[in-house]
Amino acid sequence: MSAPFARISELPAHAGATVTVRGWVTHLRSSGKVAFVVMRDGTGLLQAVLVKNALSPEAWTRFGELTQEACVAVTGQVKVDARAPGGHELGVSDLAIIGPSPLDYPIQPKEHGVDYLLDHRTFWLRTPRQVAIARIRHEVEQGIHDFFYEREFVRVDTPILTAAIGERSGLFSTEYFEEGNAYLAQTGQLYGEAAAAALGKIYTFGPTFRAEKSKTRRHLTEFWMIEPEVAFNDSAANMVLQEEFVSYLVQRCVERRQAELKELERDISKLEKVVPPFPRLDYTDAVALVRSKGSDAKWGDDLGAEDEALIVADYDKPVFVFNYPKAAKAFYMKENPDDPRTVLCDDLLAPEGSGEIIGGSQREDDHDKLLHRIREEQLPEDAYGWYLALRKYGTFPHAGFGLGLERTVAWICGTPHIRECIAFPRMMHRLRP
RNA sequence: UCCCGAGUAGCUCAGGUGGUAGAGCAGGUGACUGUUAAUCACCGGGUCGGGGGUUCGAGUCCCUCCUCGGGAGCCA
Repeated sequence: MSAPFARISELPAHAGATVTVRGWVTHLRSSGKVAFVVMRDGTGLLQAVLVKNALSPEAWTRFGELTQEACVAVTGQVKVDARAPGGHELGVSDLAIIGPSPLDYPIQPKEHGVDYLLDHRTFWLRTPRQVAIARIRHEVEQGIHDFFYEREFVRVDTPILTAAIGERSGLFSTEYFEEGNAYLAQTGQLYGEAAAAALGKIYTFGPTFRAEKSKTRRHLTEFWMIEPEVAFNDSAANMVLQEEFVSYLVQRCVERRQAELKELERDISKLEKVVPPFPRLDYTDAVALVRSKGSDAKWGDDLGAEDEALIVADYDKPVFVFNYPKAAKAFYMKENPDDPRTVLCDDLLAPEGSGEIIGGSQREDDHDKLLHRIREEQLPEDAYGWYLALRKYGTFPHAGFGLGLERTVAWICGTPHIRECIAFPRMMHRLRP
């Protein structure tokens, strides 16, 4: 076998030539003396055609030994043929098995339950839909880096092992030498604030961990979060950054990932509408809106999932809800000078039931007010010493937000559950594979 | 933690009022020179999630436990 190697996506450029394609068998069909091998190499699908009379008896015998997911090298002439998926196929002259696959491959070309598929996630990843999601996630990640690089943000990597600091929800803990317990980070934000005073504009990009016993399609125990922090931004500027950021990511996928969105049967016209400005709804107005629609939400409560759905239903873009009551939000958010019952913050709710993809705020930069809030929430004061000290030595107005990567990818892909949007999801009942 | 729902062949599921289990796909054998999750014929395949109870008899009714899914809460 001396033909040059080619990847499936490159085949149109090799029309008429003889090449060798390496990949994995996805379907086998035979009509006695003509057989079809559909294979995948990560760049696309290819139908290889085997005609018994045109092959050596040895090669024809090897076809008989092929199984689903066997890894093969197929040599043949590239032909244009409208009957083949992709418009071209390979007229096979030789066939070699690189890695055989037993008959009990767990994923069949048919419907499976999600739980079963997750048990076999390593193989589920090989299917077209999962490949499309992985490529879109990659596009979003690269888009995040490009967006911030172009705006001269500096990426700062914050610790995953931390002392008790962060938010109130559940913590994963582990032993840490003689220091007692360490906790897996729930956010890099507090460190990001410190870095913003050094670098001006920063963002973090990393995994975060929540030991919440959440069992919903919007929750993972390990997820990836992007947290920009900008010195001298106020809450209004923070929201402008958010809408520019989210719009950029969506439009980038629309422009560069047409094939993947098509594979996912995503309605691209809905994504095309995601351009600034996004609607902005004051919390108080949001409560009035959902009450007019029958909700029994009361001023002072955080908005529930049903309330969020009622709000989003009126728009075809993500919607900001801003300035929530202080008691419903985290201690580090800055008190609203125009209404001290509230804080300068926002949630960004994605359309089509995807829920909250961003939570952001201007940070409390007054040392005494922050200390008061830490005591009010009965947080371990000594653990926040370095964080409070940022307000002592050259305190500065600043704001930032956290974008949930899997929720964003799920929304762009139109997947109902975010567990498909990360290669190996970690959930309450799933630690393997 | 709470509220729903599910657990039957390798996979996806069906099994009115209780009577010792079925289909499709997958697998095996064979046929077929253009298939698109090919088609056709034949074949093998089950501790009905575990335990207990009612009954002559339980996949089916009752109790209990386990596992999983969805939702709530919390959040991204």
